Amino acid sequence: MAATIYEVAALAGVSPATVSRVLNGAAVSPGYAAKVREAATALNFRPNRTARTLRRQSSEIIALIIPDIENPFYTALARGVEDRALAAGYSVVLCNTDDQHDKEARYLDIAISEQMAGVVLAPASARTDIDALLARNTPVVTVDRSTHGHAVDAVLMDNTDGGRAATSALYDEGFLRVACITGPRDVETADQRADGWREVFTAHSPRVKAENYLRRANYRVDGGRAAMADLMRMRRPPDAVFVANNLMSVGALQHLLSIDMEPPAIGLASLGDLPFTTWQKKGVTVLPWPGRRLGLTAADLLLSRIGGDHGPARTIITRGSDEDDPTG
Amino acid sequence: MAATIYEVAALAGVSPATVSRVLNGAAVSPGYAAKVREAATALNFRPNRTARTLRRQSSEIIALIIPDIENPFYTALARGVEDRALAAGYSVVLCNTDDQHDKEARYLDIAISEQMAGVVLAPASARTDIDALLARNTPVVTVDRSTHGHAVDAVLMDNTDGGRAATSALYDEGFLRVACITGPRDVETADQRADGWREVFTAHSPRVKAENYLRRANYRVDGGRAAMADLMRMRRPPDAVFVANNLMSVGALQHLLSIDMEPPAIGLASLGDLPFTTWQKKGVTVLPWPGRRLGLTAADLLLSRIGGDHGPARTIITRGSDEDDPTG
DNA sequence: ACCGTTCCAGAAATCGATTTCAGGGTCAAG
DNA sequence: CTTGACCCTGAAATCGATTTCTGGAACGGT
Repeated sequence: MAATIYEVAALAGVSPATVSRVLNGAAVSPGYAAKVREAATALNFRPNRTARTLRRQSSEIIALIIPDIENPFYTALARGVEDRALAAGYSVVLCNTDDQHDKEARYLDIAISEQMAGVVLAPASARTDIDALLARNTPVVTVDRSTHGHAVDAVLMDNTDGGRAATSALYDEGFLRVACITGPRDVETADQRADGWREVFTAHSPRVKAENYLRRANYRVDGGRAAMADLMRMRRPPDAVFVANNLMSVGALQHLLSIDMEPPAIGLASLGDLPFTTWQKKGVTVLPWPGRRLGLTAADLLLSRIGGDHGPARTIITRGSDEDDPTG
Repeated sequence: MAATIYEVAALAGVSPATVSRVLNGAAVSPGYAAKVREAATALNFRPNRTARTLRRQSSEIIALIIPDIENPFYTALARGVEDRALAAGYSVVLCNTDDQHDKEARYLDIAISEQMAGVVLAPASARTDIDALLARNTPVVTVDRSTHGHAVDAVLMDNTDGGRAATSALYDEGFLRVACITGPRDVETADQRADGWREVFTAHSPRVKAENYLRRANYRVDGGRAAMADLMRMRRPPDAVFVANNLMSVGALQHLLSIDMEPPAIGLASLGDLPFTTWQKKGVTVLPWPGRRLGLTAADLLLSRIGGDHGPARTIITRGSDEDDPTG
């Protein structure tokens, strides 16, 4: 059914080796080359990538492993990776882990045993184990989050500073007690963003125990909604809240609208754009959180590793927004 | 670096064939089996999938090819496919085509030459060519959209009826002139949804040329925004609009808010939920458009084909919402 | 005219797992 | 005791492309 290189060779009257050489640009006399190309076209020949990968010990596919495909931050990141990778001749396949270690392990295993050219990984948690990947010299770049104790390239945002800046912005607007909704325990970005918040909170309310005004949720809409509701039930509720990611901000805002307390009645600062928003009014502070840019940078780094860059592991802290393209 | 089956065999003191049998559940005496398992663990052996795929002529990966990874409808669909596929022991990789035929062709080519177990495809357009896939007997299920002239399984929504229902709902609310914003030319869902609208529109305004109140945009937020703006600039603007997908509805709503004409000042009916919405007021009619359900159904169908079901091609028109799970 | 390169093509090895095939052993029935 | 059936096991073929190795032809220099 599928034409093989042997059939092409037979039709062109040459050996399979010659066919391979023609298709890979090695030196072959023009007469044979033409014959081979003609035969390949006639048979609609497409080289079997499995065989090629087995022999070459490396495919031309990059795996992108992300925790939540339904979060527009990660899909923007995916687009960034994709744009760079396709331009460099690689294809990208996306794998969704749902923040579950077993699904993540499964996809990491696939990346290894399919001998993929490289992996861009947003780890489910710091416990993610990439030793197997490193042991086989597969280039890896972690993005958005890092893994614990691995000497591996990382492209990150300054989370602590993000938390600080967002919280400060609210105090600057005149709010007096800024709560925080952050992500799950043992997700490093969640802790760091909360750290930034805690620092500013404590400076403004030294007598109040910060943890009372800290909520942890699952980085998704429902989590933000529930956490916001929980905060508003406090005996002394906050008058503003720093929400540590885009989706939870949506949830928080949904809850505030439902109890008729829309910003700026209560202050709200979000790390990352509200996706697909129809919220036009003032009162929500948005700090850009450039997923696409992270993806572009990570892909550039990964491609340079695939290209043979064996320098020591680098950590890049990205700043700026999606609008400015990093030089690549 | 990577342990092979030969090394495991050597360590266990058996032949590679026996190692393979142990790992694949064929009959092997318990003593050897234990030795092999021990050796495999000691060497941290992971079978090379490339080699396995080459020999078996089929991998255990399902490709899901979608036109816009940033559209929550498709990510919900992806989750549906994923849930079913993972449960059945297959892994899913996601490929994003951006509605571009060249990117789509590239991924289709990969699906073939990586010998993937099956493909769930939301075609960029009816011109998408899947002959190569069919020629190699790779199971294919198209979803959301179909391809022209291929006898292939399809899981679709009733687009025409959706357009009809959404438009009727607006007239029932008392609006008098319902415009339509649909997707690009030569995308079948766009045409069908517009057909449904046209039917109802013409019944209500037999003297008006329907095409005057029809706009085509790119199925994304900016497209919806621009199309809405265009409609409002008409000498005689509509008093309501049927918007044919979720993202364009967001854009349309954004424009209406910006000119201070928020629903229900103007009627708006959307095919599909407004994603991540913070819009709480009435005045927007939403017809459920269950992406996840489509994905579940498509995966079920694909898995049955992979399992050897060679019956004639089926077309399934999905109804209902994401809440009810299809029996699978 | 002879020798040493250079160039190009084919034969064969290779990647690593699976699977067919063939043979050796065991066991039961005759 | 022999024969047949059955079960394991290992040797070897296989999947399809790439790449090394080998050798023949052509060509240039002396």
